[in-house]
Amino acid sequence: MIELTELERVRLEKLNRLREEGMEPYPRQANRTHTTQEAILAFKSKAEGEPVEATVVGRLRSIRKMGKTTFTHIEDGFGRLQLYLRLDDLGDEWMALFNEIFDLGDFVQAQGTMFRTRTGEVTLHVADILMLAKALTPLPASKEEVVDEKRVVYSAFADPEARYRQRYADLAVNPEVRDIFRTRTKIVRALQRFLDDRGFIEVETPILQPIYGGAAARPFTTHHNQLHQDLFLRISFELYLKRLLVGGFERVYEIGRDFRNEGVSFKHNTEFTMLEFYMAYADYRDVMTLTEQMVAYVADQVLGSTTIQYNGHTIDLSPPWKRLQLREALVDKTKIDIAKYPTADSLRQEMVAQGHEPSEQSTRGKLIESLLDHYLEPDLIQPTFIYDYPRDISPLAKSVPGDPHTVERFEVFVGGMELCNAFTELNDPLDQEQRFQEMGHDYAVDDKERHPVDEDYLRALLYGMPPNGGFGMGVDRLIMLLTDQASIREVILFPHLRSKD
RNA sequence: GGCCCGCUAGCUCAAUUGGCAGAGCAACUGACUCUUAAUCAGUAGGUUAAAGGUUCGAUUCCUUUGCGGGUCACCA
Repeated sequence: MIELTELERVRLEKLNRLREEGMEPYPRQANRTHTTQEAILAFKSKAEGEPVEATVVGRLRSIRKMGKTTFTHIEDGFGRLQLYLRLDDLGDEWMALFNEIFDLGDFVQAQGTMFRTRTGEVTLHVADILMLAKALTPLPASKEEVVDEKRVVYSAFADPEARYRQRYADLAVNPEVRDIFRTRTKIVRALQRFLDDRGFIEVETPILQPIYGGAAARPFTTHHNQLHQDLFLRISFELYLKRLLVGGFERVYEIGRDFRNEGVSFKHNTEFTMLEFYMAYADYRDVMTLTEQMVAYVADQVLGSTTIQYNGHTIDLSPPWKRLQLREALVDKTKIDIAKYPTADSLRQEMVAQGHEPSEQSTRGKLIESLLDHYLEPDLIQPTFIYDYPRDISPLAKSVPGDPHTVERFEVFVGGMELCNAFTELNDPLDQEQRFQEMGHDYAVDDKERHPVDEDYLRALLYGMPPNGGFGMGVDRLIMLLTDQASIREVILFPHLRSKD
């Protein structure tokens, strides 16, 4: 049995008293005629004086006892409604029962007539009220008032750890948190609508994969008992979605969960939502155009504007977005022209000469990526395409014609954060096999240190894959941007936390 | 994983140089028949995250551990 606090024991006694009075604290049915909003609208749409009867349900969020009358607010999934209880209407016994047994947080059902109070608030004059579900644990206390139509909250439930661990309580007392997740759903729907309208079909590919790939990350490992097979939780959908292009689908996308066994931060959660799409007969420039249209469309559909506020910045998402070649952007910012340094050693020497401290083991591509991360990313507030990336960190992207070190790849940065990653997909099976080898992949699957080659993916390419542009986006990060949240944990309902014990 | 910061009543927060652990809300008792952060009077509520150390005395100083936040690193 859960150990109860003193406050909870008080409520448990009330629950027992309710049963003694012959009332079930957890009845199996409610009988609602109006939501809170419907009741208010029904009253407002009738001529003043014409009676509107309603039975509403919801959770008690405020109680103001005044002796022989009591005012409370209930909250349902649509809004709030004030209830007015009077001794004259309910009688001594019921009035006492309500005052003594009903607490903040309880779910109730109230039946009565709508009216307007002297202060103008549309209110239910209660004839009958009953318990729908007794709350034994009090909700985290907070008080609020409405000043100039705005909700002002006092002593809000704010401790991030408690809020994430008990998200149910967070949602119950912080309506703006509920709003974030309503917006989240709208954003995902808008992404789907945008792609659906352009002939993409949404598909579902395996989460449990015998070989993981498509991204640079360590996977979670699991095991299928009957098949005696190790499996990995996917780190990307890429290799499966591109198999579908081999199969004849021209435009596919998937929105789903990826799992990466890496560090967590304000923009990384161990499991996160990814959107990937693949578009036959398109290249990365076509994908850039589609990307800026898609993000602007979603912002407009969800927020009614393509201008957003994020982290104190005003960000304009309307197309076209700035397009900067990675090499030029780096020359501009660091005075280092990566084209002049085709090897890791020469580039590292130049970085040292310019006062940087590159790590010793890095490949050329990783050195360039570190320059990007440190000198470009933090300042890229307005949406920007950075394009043409080092080949050695982009094993699935097609080379830029005439430039063996560079591939047709772009990333999008907004608000100082990477949002998207896309490229002209490599569809040459022999080149692809060579890239896998260069990346340190190996045909020996039992070597834990090396990523095994996905031979089946190569087999698919041998059948022929149409030229295509592919795209990946961190959906949680898009939601951060559109809801102005500084942490990914604020846009994921149940972010991963370490266990308490 | 490194470094920095935090953890005090159900919630939000105080506590002087190391000197009796406090407030508001919530709870409980009472008053109050149009209130809305209702108001007024009173009561109760604590292993100060945990363990250890220094000290006459530790919420405060030190060590270790746990959890969280930030930051850096890692992230073919």
